[in-house]
Amino acid sequence: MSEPGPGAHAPAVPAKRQAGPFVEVAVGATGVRGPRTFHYAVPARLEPRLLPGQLVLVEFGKRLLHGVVMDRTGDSPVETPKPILDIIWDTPFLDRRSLEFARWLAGRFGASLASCIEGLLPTNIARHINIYYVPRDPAATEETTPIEPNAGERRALALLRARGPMAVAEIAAALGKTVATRGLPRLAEAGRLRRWAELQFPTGGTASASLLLSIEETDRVIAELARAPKQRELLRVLAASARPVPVADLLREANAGHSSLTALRKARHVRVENIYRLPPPPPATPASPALRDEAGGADWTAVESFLDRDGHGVSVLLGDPARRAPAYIQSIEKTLAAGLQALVLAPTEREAADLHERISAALSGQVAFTGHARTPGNRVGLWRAARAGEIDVLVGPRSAVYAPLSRLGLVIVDREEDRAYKEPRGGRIQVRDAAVELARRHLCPIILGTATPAVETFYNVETERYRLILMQSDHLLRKTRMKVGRGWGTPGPAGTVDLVDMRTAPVMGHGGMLSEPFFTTMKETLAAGGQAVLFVNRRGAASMTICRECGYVFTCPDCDNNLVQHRSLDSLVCHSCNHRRPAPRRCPDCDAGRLRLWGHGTESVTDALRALLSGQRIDRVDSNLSVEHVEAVADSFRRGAINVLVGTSLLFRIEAAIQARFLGIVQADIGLAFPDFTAPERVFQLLTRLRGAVLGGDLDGKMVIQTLMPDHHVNQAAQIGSYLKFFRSEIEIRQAHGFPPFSRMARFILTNRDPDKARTEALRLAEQFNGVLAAEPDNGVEILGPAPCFRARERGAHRWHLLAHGPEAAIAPLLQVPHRGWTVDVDPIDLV
DNA sequence: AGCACGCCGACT
DNA sequence: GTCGGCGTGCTC
Repeated sequence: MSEPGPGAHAPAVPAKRQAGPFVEVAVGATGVRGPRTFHYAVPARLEPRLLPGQLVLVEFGKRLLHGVVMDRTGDSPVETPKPILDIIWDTPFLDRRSLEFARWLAGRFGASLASCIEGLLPTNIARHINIYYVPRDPAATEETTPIEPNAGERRALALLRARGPMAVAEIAAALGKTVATRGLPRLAEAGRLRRWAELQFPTGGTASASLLLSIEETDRVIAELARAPKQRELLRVLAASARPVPVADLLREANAGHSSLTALRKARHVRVENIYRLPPPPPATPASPALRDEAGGADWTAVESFLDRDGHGVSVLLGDPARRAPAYIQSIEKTLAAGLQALVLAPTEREAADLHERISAALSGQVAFTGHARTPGNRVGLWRAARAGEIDVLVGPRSAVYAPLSRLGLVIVDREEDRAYKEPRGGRIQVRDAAVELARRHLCPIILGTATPAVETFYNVETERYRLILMQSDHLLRKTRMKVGRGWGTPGPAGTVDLVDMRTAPVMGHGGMLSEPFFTTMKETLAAGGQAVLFVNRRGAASMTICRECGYVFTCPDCDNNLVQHRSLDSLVCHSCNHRRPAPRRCPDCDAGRLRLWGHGTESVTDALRALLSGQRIDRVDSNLSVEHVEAVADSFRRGAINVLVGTSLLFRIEAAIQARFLGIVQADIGLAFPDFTAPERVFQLLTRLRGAVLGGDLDGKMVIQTLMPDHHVNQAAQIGSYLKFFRSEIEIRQAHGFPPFSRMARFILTNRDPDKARTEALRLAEQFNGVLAAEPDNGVEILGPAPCFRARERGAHRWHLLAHGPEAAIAPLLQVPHRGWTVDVDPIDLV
């Protein structure tokens, strides 16, 4: 598409600068945020070949960089754009839809356009681009700018004349970096050298052989190879297969050696190349685990009616995980039957692997899992397969949203509320929201599966932007009256959740970590032969080590954290940067030998239980233990060899093994005391998910929550198991403060080793924002801060932040403002 | 990454 | 008045 320039409509005005053709290019310039592009002129020799999505070589400042062509235009915002130097790869890497998706990501999250495009490519492209130089034929050279080469440049010319084309890296190795980075571009500019860029894809996958001969030719060659039986056999095997044959299989089948194959390659009868092969689909179980029972049938009716609507739509599928999966599978089946592709996202790779296993067992068709392609070569292979349309269903964690699927007919985001969908670094994309946008651009439906919707997701249900599908088969859900528009007046399953007010309850155990009601209920369950799972949100033994004499507190030298005592490591550990020091015996300040351990973690809770409960088999899981150890503990608990299990959120890694009759929350809600508006949601999700995983639909199971804030709406809602109660209270608070989903929030974080610089730079940005906002008063933006972050120091760097929230249109321009040192985080998932 | 530009202190 | 060190912003 070439749009007419403004000149086309106004021929009376003589165009001073050359009108088009120009291209808009995404260049990987550091410090450029947002969807900003740069314009380049298209030289006549490249004009017929140049297409959007191509990889091109451009000069940017004094640097040579690769860029991706976003669009062709007849207009340019600058007088004389530099020319495109070369097309690195003719086949466009990305189609228009992907390019525009990248532009949207960059604008929405204040990420750099180049990094968003990089994400959509199969591998780190920059690493595989080489720039080559070769001397130009002096006769054919029109000297644009005659130069007198200096000594280094003369050596470069001599070297290239002697050796032919060389990559910059090779020249730099031979003649030094200065000649390579300064001399070579000068010589190219003067027309003495020709320069081009090549992309060498990482090789990977499986070495596979294919025939270069037609069937008739093959027959002839086989006849000619009378004295080479092994070669004949190789050709026969290859001729029998429609697709390239992995070399290992080929040699085995033909009972031949490498030398025979090499001979065929030399004769140009056979080609060997690395090809990524999708793992063979497992044998499909004929009966899909469909929603067969009565309630399941009702679920499918609701899902199907959503899928049958034309075009794009978002639905929230609310039900427990075990019931969501069959609904996913049936939805995918329907999508495949329509000849379209499905994308399935899960918050973690482990969950994605589980879903992949279930889906590929139930469906025939190519169901791929991104976790199967780990090496760069295999990632390229999977990317190519996706682009070629060879994949029917792609399952993966958040990175799978970037896969180049072109016939997308359905997107599924499982456990949409999970914070793992937010990228922790880089563009900090919220992948759940990106997936919704992707589906919109493909005009296809998207299902957000969850048992506890994110607040912004459920707000979209209430405002009727998203459709809610309540799973009728989920009995717990029905019991807890999860009904939109109805009240929650009746408590859920009676008596199953108790709150214990830790400010007044009688306590026991070292440091008073367990209350009497908690302990009594747990002991009753154990006496009746049940098992118990205890949740503690900190690993280690004590969150603070304090000197009883002088009050000295052990803190991390690089962060502001108190060090946590880990008895099993006999150390104090910083949970931010993992700094460790041997556990102290005496105070380093006053040399007193009386140190007090304050607070508790998995270790101290386990120790206390062992002292209080004789004869019970108690163990713990947390991230201090190896994966194998955790698996072994999970197995013991499943077999009943352990009957009390203490753990952190690592319990979710062994989710399948932690069903029990008692769930005790020793400590979970300390986050509620922090000034972080996302904390209540996090705590509620944690409590609800734990209850689902441990007690499941067991309405007689007991849950006891110890808390210092029994009146907090999170605890009140958790007690009656009502999501709606939680949501209503939470949304009220968000509205009162004008927080998301009532505004778009952006967080700007600055880190600097120098405390004064951190402060002044933060103040400077706030000033700059005020300047930007002053231009447009009453735009509804509120700036909070600047202030030191809650974690004011981390890894030796001082951290300051600034929050801006307001209408999306007013926030967007702010995202491009900050420069060096600032991190931009749109829709932050915490304010730590 | 590498260069221009502007601010500020030090020196002529 | 001028030089230069350094921090900051820009590169189509």
